[in-house]
Amino acid sequence: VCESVATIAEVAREARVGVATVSRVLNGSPAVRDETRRRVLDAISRLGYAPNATARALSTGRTRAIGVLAPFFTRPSVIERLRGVSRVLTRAGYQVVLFDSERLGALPGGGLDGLLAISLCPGESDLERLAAAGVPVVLVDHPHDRLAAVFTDDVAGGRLATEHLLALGHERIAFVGDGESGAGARRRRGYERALADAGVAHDPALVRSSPCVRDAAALTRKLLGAPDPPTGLFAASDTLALAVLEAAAGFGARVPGDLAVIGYDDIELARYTGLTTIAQPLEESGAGGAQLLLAVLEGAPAAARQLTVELVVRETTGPPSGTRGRTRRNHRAAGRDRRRQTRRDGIRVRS
Amino acid sequence: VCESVATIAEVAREARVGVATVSRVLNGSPAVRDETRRRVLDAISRLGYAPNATARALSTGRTRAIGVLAPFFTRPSVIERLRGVSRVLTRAGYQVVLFDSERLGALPGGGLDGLLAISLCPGESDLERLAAAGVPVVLVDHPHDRLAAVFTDDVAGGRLATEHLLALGHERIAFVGDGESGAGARRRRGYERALADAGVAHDPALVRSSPCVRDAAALTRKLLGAPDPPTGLFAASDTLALAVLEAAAGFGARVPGDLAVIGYDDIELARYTGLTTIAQPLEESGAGGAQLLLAVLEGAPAAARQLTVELVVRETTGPPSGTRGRTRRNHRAAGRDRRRQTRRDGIRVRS
DNA sequence: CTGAAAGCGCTAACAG
DNA sequence: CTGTTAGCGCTTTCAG
Repeated sequence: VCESVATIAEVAREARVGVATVSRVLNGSPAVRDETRRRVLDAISRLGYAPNATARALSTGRTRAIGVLAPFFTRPSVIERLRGVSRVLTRAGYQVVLFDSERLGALPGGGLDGLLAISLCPGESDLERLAAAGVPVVLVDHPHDRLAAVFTDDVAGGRLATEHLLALGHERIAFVGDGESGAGARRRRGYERALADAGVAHDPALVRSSPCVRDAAALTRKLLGAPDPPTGLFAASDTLALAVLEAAAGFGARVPGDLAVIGYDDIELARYTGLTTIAQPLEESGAGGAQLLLAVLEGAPAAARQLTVELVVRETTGPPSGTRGRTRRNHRAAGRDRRRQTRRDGIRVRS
Repeated sequence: VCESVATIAEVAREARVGVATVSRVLNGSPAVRDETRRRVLDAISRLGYAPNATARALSTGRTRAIGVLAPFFTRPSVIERLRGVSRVLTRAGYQVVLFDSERLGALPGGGLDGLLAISLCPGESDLERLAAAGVPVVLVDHPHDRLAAVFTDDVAGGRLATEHLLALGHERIAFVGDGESGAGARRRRGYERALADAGVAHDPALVRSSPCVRDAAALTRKLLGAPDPPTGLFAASDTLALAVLEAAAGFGARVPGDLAVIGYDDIELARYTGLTTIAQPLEESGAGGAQLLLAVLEGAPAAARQLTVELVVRETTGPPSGTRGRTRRNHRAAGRDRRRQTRRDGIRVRS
């Protein structure tokens, strides 16, 4: 037990060897005689020595720290992705340094071996900033033509959500987006395509966008108060969907009778609130991104990896109350029984 | 736009000054002639230079990085605390380095200016590990006699929760703890004292503990299936309370009629699910902890700061269904109207 | 196998 | 005001 933190030189003196030998022992070099290694190890424990990470980083040029950029404060889905990231990175001996992607400006020069950007849709200036760090970058939750990425097919997901509503017999289907983040825009495209394929007229008045979750409530009221209100609604994220649900309740609309609501992401909250949604493997996406980054750090080529989405039917979707037996299939009932099943088209339905 | 990252020496050469002058400009020293400063700044932007954080850290002995230890994966309340931490630290120019407090062992020697431990109840060995880092430590969510801390009075909170149930007319009140984390144990003590003060018999069979949230469901079923089941239940955390709610629903018990449930923490989920709970300022606790740590880093004495808790009545508590007007006050009704009011005893009731 | 010495990029005296 | 220089603690040739 000593006061000031010991240095490698002190260990060397204590063990009566050179600092290089101590360094070799520290780094597991086989080129050290057993007896010498023992002497060094003894000295280390006697002095309570621990190598200084900063000095090592300066010397090797590698910090063993990964910067994780994320909009923590707005999206719960990000937290779940972060779990995967943290697990993989920590296990590999890397530190996780958090950055709020809102303030992307203040990325430190040096000090980071790589960057993991979660749910970031980088504009041209963002790309420059990322590049300025001079380290490998991997995107999680967003495809990119120049950057390595782990992502899902948001267009397919948007289509899946919309088709679920269509299958239940809905035709007036609204879309509430999140102010055109990359993912939200792609989900909207899937929505539009599903409508087109089903031959359902696309009413622009049913497509709304709310950058901030608060506005979603107002949008919902406006939607429900219109002359020809929607009977189904697809929200570009679970957070948005939950806001819609609250607004609908406040408006006196029953869910799913008056308004069927489907979200996107399958965050934990969705499970508790019984929200029907499009699930994507959140934690896995984070873990996958971390693994990809680690691989790139080892010299692997920057690849891209796509994960799959699936429909999760819970309690907020059902046929429109005006309908009688018009639905092709009662998804609601499927959602009610607690078993998990796979439909022949590969879409999982679970409660 | 240059390929390799420039160094201070290159900037110095480019600006035709010494490295010390560049360093002075970098650190905002006033002792630099304006014209010289301009030359340096020009060279810097011409070379796209950014100082190397690692080298600076090694030289100054301060890394401007704070380690944040937290059980991220088990408690949602931690995320909200983290928001406050991140806001304060980032604004002060510090990096946030995440550590899962489960694996407390792998704290790096050096590389961190300070440690912030969230919801950690450090045992003797943990204290040694924390001390081994050789930097100031601040605890968030846990009082400590040797360490600086930001915390609330969990005993008072537990008492508050129990008194709410007592006031509603409950006498068979169960407690579900979280396997005796520090906070949970203190909340239980508050529960016991409230019962004692009210002259209500304390039945040990009503006190259960579930380290893992999953078990809470089984505990709840056992509690409800007993010969003389509780009519009220106080869970040591919202997460636990939510699990209880699910189990109660599965059991066919109506809430709050058959079982009134109150949680603790007031996480976001609680708002969505209408859970009555004891609220504590989560984000503020994180921010407060960060500020305290920053102050200690500046040489301030290690102080302690206590935040207050308050009762938030929502929809999961009410009088036992057997009762008719026996309650001293109808908290349920108070919770129903959306205004926020302060009772004369300082307990806020809001919906 | 082992030790001496040269950096890694920056800051901070210390002289001018 | 400005330049020179000596470290910060560790890794890594390069000689023994």
